[in-house]
Amino acid sequence: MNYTQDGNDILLQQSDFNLDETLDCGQAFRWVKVSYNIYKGAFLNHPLTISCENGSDTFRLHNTTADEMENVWADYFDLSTDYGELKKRFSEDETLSKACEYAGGIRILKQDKWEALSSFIISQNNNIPRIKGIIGRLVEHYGGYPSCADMTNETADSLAYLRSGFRAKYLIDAVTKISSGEINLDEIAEMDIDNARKTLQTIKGVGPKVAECALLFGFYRTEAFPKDVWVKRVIANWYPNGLPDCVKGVEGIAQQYLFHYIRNLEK
DNA sequence: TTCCAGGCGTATC
DNA sequence: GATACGCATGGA
Repeated sequence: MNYTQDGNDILLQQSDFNLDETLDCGQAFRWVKVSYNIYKGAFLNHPLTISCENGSDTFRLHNTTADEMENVWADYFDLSTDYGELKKRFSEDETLSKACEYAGGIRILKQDKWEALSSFIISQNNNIPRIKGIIGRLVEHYGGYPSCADMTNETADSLAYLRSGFRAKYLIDAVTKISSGEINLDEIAEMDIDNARKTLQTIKGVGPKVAECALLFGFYRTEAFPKDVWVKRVIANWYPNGLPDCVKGVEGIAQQYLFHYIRNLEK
């Protein structure tokens, strides 16, 4: 990791990183593009404005300390993973090679467990602009993304302002099971992947797809492979006989390049 | 207007 | 285990 202090900001030198491709590729829903190459968002209670210096590999993390860079953002932006090396691995496969070439600046964000789980509960049978709308109303209501504990007194009715439809009752079930201790997200983080999947899916509204997304984006289980309608098209088009060996162990990362690629291919 | 969206619960076989 | 259908809402 290569960064310097510049006044109140941190200047980060980072390859394989593009703000649009990472912050607006459907893995996280509350980064707001405030203008060209400038995004505003947060991890837990750490707000951040991040900008890219005219399309270069230099990023400005506004009003950030070296301490926060080391302890929060290095992890969140997954800076210890060599995405250049991953893309080299993926380039063995023709389709993945194209996907990586199309958007080589994708990184997987290591998000908060609860935020990822609740966000992807909201995401089901929904489109990305509307998911952002619902989460935006939640964040505005709470003045930041609410913790599970913050939501213990909510009911499906009290969440009506979200206009999240049938998903509100699923959020309530997740809050209930987690706040009662029936489900412990920290314990899930320690489980083998199949037990983690099974445990998450005891929450109403959490099926195979939402569980995979929570595990990939909230627990950084890179072997998790979410199959939404877009990735199902990817599989039908290019991988009817299964995924190539070069993605083994990092299926989820490959999936994100493919997801972004096919969505933009069909526009 | 109709179709669809980072799916899942439920009923039925 | 597989398949069919309803579900809230609003973007395109």
